[in-house]
Amino acid sequence: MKDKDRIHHLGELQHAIMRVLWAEGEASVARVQEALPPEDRRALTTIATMLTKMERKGVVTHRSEGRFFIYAPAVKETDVRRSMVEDLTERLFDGDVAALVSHLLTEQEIERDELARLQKLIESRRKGDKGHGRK
Amino acid sequence: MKDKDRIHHLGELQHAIMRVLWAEGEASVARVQEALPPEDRRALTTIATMLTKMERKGVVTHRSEGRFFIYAPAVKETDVRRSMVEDLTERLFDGDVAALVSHLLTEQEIERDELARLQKLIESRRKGDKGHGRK
DNA sequence: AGCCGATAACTACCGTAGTAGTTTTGAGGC
DNA sequence: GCCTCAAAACTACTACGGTAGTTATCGGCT
Repeated sequence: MKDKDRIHHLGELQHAIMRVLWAEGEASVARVQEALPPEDRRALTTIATMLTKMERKGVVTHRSEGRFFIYAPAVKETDVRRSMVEDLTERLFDGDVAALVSHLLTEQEIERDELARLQKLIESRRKGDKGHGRK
Repeated sequence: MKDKDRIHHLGELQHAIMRVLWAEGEASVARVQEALPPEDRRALTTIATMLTKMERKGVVTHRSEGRFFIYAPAVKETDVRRSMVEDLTERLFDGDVAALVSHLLTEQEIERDELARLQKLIESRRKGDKGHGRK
């Protein structure tokens, strides 16, 4: 359970790469490089090295197509999200999810209409809590 | 602005140490060690080394009292929180705070009564948005 | 004054993210 | 069949968090 957690510990570049892979489904090294946002642009070899390391860690896989590799994500975006958010919640708010939400509401900027949307979300969450009722 | 961000990039142990410092106001190395939660307990020298590195990075300061050092936080907890939450929001949700809240609401567990509390919070946020209206 | 023990300083690792150059290799074109 | 060139593999380094032993130091006690 601890190992699984660690797998989702992605650095900045690794995460940027994953985002490409999640968006594209699969991609060659070159494709990854050109799909990266400009600020994350790196040398081809850097991307390749990173992908190798990421494969060793188990977050991506690859298959050979002719002379080059096609990489694909081996972990789901939602899993990474959940794991990272959980981690932060634990470290910053002692695992108190509501405290984090509260922080977001008071310390961060949210659009007026977004608030309305969230309110509706909470509403539906309060009644009929089914669907996500695992555990 | 990029440097400032990096300062708030605390590792697990560093963060645990900061939490002690924030709670106590200031503390000697030994005091930090004994105030750490059991799961973060480390050798005295480890804490000392960490504090040295943290001082070099600017997140803590120290003064000498007799033969030992008293460390104090040099950054505010709220700043670290905001910075880390912002970072996560950026990386996971493209900076969309509402998307993160939405994620928390749907993917994470929140107590029934917490929901009510949050709803009230949003309510007051929607009207009278002053107070936090910087930028 | 000198010793003792606590404390700071120094040193030395490991692991991982990030960065990229250099070398090898293999498939396609000539 | 060989050459070329791109892609993979290999190598090398920096930085930093984490971990802690070893050494130097300094203040208090006898």
